[in-house]
Amino acid sequence: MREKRRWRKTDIAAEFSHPLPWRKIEAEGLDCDYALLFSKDEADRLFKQLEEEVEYFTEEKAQVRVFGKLHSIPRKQATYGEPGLMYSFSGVQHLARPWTPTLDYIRDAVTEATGRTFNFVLVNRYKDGHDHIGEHRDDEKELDPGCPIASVSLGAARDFVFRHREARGPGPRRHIDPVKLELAHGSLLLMNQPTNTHWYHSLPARKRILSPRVNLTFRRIVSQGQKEQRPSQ
DNA sequence: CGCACGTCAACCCT
DNA sequence: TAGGGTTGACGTGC
Repeated sequence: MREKRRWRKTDIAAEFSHPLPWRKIEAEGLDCDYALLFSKDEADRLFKQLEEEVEYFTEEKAQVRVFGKLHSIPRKQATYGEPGLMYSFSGVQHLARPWTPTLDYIRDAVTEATGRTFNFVLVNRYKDGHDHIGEHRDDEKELDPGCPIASVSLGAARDFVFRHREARGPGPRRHIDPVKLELAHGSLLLMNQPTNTHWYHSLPARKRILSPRVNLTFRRIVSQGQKEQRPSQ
């Protein structure tokens, strides 16, 4: 999706043999691109491999305190990436495990499709429609602000909802319609700037869904040192 | 350094 | 079953 890039022969071959039809998703301050990245057969294979490879955090590490009470988060999480990378979310620092072969493969496919490189992935596994995630923004300060977040979905298709920050909560300042889409098996959703500063997103519960979904959000993390030297990119 | 602000999931109700 | 309001301790930033 990056316009200015140097073309290599392999890129051109890949581009003409597998042209990805992107669907643009736009609203005030929201800019996303959606495409089917993998065929059903390939997505099936990748999902099965990830189910064998990915090692999720244990329950005690994945607890959150809400209104004084501790709750287990309604999903499983894991982090992978370049050795030594740390990432903090929900108030906990996580050390990235080294890339697995399947995560390697998917990361390269995303790079091929977008012209972007990533050094980290957060894996979220929703075992069925009861598992979900509440409204949030991916606005961690260690993220490279110039790099989109690339979200790959495998397994059960799930609804995905964006809501503008000024149109949520009690007494919303403005009325802005939420943006809803279904994330299909094998799909890729690119969240470009400045989407994550103005819009929250969530994966709401869908109780009729009985099968699991695995979501991979590829990111570019800037280390503190790099950030001080140059604005980067 | 003290205070304002944002966050997270479950429960209840419609 | 979906969606919206309601519940506070704690971390972060100004």
